[in-house]
Amino acid sequence: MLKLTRKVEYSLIALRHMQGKSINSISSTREIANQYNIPVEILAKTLQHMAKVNIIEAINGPRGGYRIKAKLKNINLVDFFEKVEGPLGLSDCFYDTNCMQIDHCNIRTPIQRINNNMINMFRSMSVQDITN
Amino acid sequence: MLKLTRKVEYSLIALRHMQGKSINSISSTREIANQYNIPVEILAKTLQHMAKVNIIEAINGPRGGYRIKAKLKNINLVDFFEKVEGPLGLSDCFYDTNCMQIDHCNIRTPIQRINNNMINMFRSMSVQDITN
DNA sequence: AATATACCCGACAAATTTTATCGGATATAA
DNA sequence: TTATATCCGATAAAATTTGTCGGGTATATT
Repeated sequence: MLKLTRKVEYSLIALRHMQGKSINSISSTREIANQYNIPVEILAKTLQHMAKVNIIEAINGPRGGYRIKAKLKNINLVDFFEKVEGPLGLSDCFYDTNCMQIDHCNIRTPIQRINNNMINMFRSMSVQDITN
Repeated sequence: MLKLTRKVEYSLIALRHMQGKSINSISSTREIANQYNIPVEILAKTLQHMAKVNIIEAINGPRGGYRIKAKLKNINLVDFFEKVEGPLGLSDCFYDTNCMQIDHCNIRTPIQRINNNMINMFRSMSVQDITN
């Protein structure tokens, strides 16, 4: 419960890895996967996805790979989580409507309060706070 | 990602239901399940568990059921989540040791910082903040 | 131009976690 | 005695997460 997914973790590991290198330096999937013991294929997917949402940039061909494209300082953790994993919330009912309890639920409002606290907390941190 | 489990939600729904009734009044599993559209057997398990960890108290026999036993004001959300669901953390590696990355991981410390923020946030709220 | 390397991507499969079901037990009010 | 309620382990189904496979495209290098 309340855990990050590996996809998010792998993304952060990769970003931190890239940020540790000189600007414009390129990191390949294989390089990162080997160094951090991550299954290559999974990491590949993860990086492709990050490229698609413009957090990183892909360079094709031999000696290709990825490098950071976005300003990590300007991406807060809510934006990041949602770009990588989709909508965020303690319960589905905050972004999805087909909950059996929806009409009788007696905790929706209080949980939403907590949810807001959590969201605010994550919004107050940037990706850079992690990758630095 | 970052969602509560139904077990926790059902527990909170039940507690709020009980708290809305006069003190010492008893609620049966069936009553709660019907009112909130929760599968009876699941809710049964959930309530049994809450009874085992002394949050509520079971009364056997016909006209039996449960009533609140603990001071909900004194149970913060971290304690509650851990009593109901087990150990809490953004990553398993904060309470479990067999992570493939453990030796190479470059984000463990920063994630732990966020984890602490989250824990502190939940610790600052009591169950009563939800059930009231 | 050929080749080798690296990204791209959909479909699928395995593993894990969460959610739900079943069967039979014990306790007790009426 | 009976009916109603909790108790509880075992198991099954569903959903989600994690990982695999196969064939594609782009490009630096030779």
